[in-house]
Amino acid sequence: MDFQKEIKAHYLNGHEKYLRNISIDCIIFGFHENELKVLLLQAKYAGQWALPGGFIIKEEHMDEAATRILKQRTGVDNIFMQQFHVFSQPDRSTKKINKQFLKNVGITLGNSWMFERFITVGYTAMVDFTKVLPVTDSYSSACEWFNIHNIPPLILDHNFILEKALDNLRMQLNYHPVGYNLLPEKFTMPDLQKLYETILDRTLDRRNFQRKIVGTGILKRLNETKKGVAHKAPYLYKFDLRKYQKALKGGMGFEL
Amino acid sequence: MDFQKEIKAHYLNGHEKYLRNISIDCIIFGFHENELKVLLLQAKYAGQWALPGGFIIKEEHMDEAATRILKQRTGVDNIFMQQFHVFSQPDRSTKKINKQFLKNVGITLGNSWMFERFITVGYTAMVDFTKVLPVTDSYSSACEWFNIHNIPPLILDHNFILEKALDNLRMQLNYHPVGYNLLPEKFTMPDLQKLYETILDRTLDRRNFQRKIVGTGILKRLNETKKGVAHKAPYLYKFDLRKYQKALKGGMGFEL
DNA sequence: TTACCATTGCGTTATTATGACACAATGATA
DNA sequence: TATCATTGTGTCATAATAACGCAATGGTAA
Repeated sequence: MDFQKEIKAHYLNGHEKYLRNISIDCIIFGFHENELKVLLLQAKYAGQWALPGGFIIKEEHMDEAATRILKQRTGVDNIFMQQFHVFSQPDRSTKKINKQFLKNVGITLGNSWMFERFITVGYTAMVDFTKVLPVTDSYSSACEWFNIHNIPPLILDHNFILEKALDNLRMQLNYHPVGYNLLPEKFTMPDLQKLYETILDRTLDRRNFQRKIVGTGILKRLNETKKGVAHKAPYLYKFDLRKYQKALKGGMGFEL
Repeated sequence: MDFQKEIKAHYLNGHEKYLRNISIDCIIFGFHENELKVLLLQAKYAGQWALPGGFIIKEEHMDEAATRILKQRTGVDNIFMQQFHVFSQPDRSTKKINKQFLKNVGITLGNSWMFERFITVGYTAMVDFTKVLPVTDSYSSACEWFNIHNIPPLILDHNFILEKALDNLRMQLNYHPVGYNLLPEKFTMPDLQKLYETILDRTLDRRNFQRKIVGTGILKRLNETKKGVAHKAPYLYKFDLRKYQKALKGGMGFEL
């Protein structure tokens, strides 16, 4: 069977292609129906869910590796990813998991670079939920969005990594704009506020929120209103990409 | 010669002890005579200066590795170190440098794990300049403090890493207290202000600075004044360690 | 057709944080 | 004993923030 061959080759010779002892795990955030979501994979023959992860090719920048891994494993393309933390518990051994996996697949191996200890670099990204059609690669049997408040037990320390990624996201919220990759092109002020409230996990004053966000100048209000709502129709907004990018780099000193 | 033997063993068998393709570089900040300083090493047989660096033992947490490396290479002990960024340019090849080094030492080697590509994790720490007596290990011929504004050309991308560490330090300054490890136990308000001014590279209003710092509650004023000054003697302060630690974790929303 | 009502847009006010500056007190030095 | 650089404390105008008011909108239900 082709799959078996592929796996065996990866375990036997992968170290000729990839750097050793170091891996990447991706935390992909999405926003849909007022819920913050994360993209998870279910590894074949394992049952447990995991963050999309992979390895760094020997000639590749780590950032490139992160985007490549994301593309390969979930089909999500053209995403700006950012490293946020390195996880290096010595007991985060993949050996047990890999042995079990191989057993389930029906492969016996004495030794492999995959049995060694891995240090992993956490990367985060935000994507437009509506534009993502999760696909699975040959290593996964499922790829799904999970509500941040309803995460299943993950392999290794992936639950911990996810928590850290959330902390990081909340920290960044005060100094960098959020939303360009999480919301559709046109959105309303309540949409944007819901996004912030969901990430911060608390309510914000509607009027003060608007004043501050508008004050940063990252928004452009359109001469359109949302249609088909059973009350006063809110304006639609777009991000002013120039100012948005500027705020991403320079920060915007901004207290919610 | 013993040194040659040691080096050869490291190049031939180091990969049995250490993780591959991954290293650590330490940026050690100190403060003395109103200057922000960094600890640098001069590698033997190389001439060029470098950040103190090393590798991760297979059973070791990366944070432990960082403190161990610092202790081994500079004699500085008991320091809280923090990762701040991973550097992964594919062209940061140590091969050339290592080949040259071995040549100078008088060793010829065909292959070594040390010739491979390394991704490096940057760690920062702050130490009490007065309590540090830099020592050199067998790999270094010198260990010295350099003024941040007068850094020599360093090996590889170490100048770049140092710049990033400085950026990181300045960023953190607004949300985390600084000084506990950089100043002696007792210090004056002007001392602390000078530290902040040096890091931020700009002047601050004396009175506003005092108001804000005192406002955070991380200081305890002693019933002592500084002796032997040719003008009004300033009070001495200590850090309130409990509140200091709390501010380290929780942040303190604070604008200079 | 019309009253209803959840929601929006735009505003006010009180409170707090910040930046810029004034002035008297200190204590070694001349 | 006068000098003077420096410190401790305080004031004031301005900006930022939190809390809240009210009329306008536009589909829904009577």
